[in-house]
Amino acid sequence: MRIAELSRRSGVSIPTIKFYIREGLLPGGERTGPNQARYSQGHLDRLALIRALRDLAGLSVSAIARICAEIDRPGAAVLEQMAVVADALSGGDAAPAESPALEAALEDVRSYLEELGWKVRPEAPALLRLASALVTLRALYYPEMPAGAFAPYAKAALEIVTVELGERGALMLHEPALGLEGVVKGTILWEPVLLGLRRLAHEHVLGRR
Amino acid sequence: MRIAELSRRSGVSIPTIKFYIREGLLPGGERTGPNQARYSQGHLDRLALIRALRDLAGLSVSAIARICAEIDRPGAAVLEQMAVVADALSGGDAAPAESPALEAALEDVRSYLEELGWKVRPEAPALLRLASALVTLRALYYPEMPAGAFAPYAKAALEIVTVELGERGALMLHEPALGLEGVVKGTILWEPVLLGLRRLAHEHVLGRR
DNA sequence: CAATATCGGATAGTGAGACTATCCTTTGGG
DNA sequence: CCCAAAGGATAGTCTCACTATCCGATATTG
Repeated sequence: MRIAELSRRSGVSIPTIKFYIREGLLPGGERTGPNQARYSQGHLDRLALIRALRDLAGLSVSAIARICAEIDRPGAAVLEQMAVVADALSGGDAAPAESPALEAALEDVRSYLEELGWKVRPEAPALLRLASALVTLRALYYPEMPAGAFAPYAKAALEIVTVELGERGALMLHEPALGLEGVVKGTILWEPVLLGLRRLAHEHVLGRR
Repeated sequence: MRIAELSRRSGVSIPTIKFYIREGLLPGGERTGPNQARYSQGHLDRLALIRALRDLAGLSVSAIARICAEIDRPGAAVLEQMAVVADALSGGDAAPAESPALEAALEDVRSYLEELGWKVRPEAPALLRLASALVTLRALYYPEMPAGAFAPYAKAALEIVTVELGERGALMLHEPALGLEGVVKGTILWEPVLLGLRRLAHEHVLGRR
């Protein structure tokens, strides 16, 4: 198909499609001439993924570009790719923002995870996010709040992940053939579901009083 | 204290403080003259809350303004206030975006929750978010995906909320005296904790293979 | 086969959002 | 008394995510 049809079928305007190609979110079409190109089902799928990452997960265009570049990279270690994706998800370009309080919180989070027996990369950006969450919580509640306050959430997270990762290491509902793309979907697309259900559960439980 | 000290102690620049006052996130200082005002600990606390809502939860200034207005409203039914807050959290100004697929998903989500026995407002914005998540999931996986696929997340959410809401209906770590502000903190500030731990759990479990 | 619509690519412009800088008049404390 | 600092108003800046316009080249159609 040509760009007009791609636009019509995906619901994304032509200028925006061109913009996504320029920014590297979408590969260019297969060239059929010096200034003609043909687009395929793959482009439609990619556009759906892009819209999902933007509208549902709220990712920035540059974060999506990083993820797509990794998806398009042919043979690479999946764990390594997952790390790149995870970093992009957490706003990978966020400054380390050196501060004593953050350093202390980071150390507390790390040792709490070690206590749990979780093995994660020491430089995982999610650690930094958790640490800065702890800093904020300490500022708003009380300064000595221990990382152990995370316990109920850690328990729930582990339960969810145990269900998500089935027998063969596939993310929930993900066909292994999809590879990294499946991991991205599995990681990101279910986040709004989890958060939305938590909010509704709040409403439900509070309403019952 | 005067504005310079408020700025120094909160780490927020003076122009930004003025901006927050203009936008209604922060009440003005107590007037001591035609062009002099005094600020208190309450202003410091509010600034900390604003930074938390912005930096941790990623809320827009206008959403924070809506929440702060509700916090400052004196005597109002807490459940009603919670609804306002919940709406602001979910980008309350998001268009309903009429579409057959969304309508169908919304209906599926509603009946699934009824099946679960959860009682929530039919117009809760979290419902709309869940429905649009379902639309996206159906587009990316398979079109017949049932709302029942939410089950593991619903179970986990209910477990978490049961722990969060203690004996007396207080959100975790929240002193009842704090009222709505406590609800806001309890709802929002723990979201990054839950998401971060889920990502780390993914990394941990996948890494063990 | 010529006219007209579309194409791909490059460049520049737009609008929202969140600050940030300047200006001006009015205090307030040493 | 005097000058740094305060408060308020207005306008400017920067980033982000698009969007609009141009251009020469191609494809389609009457």
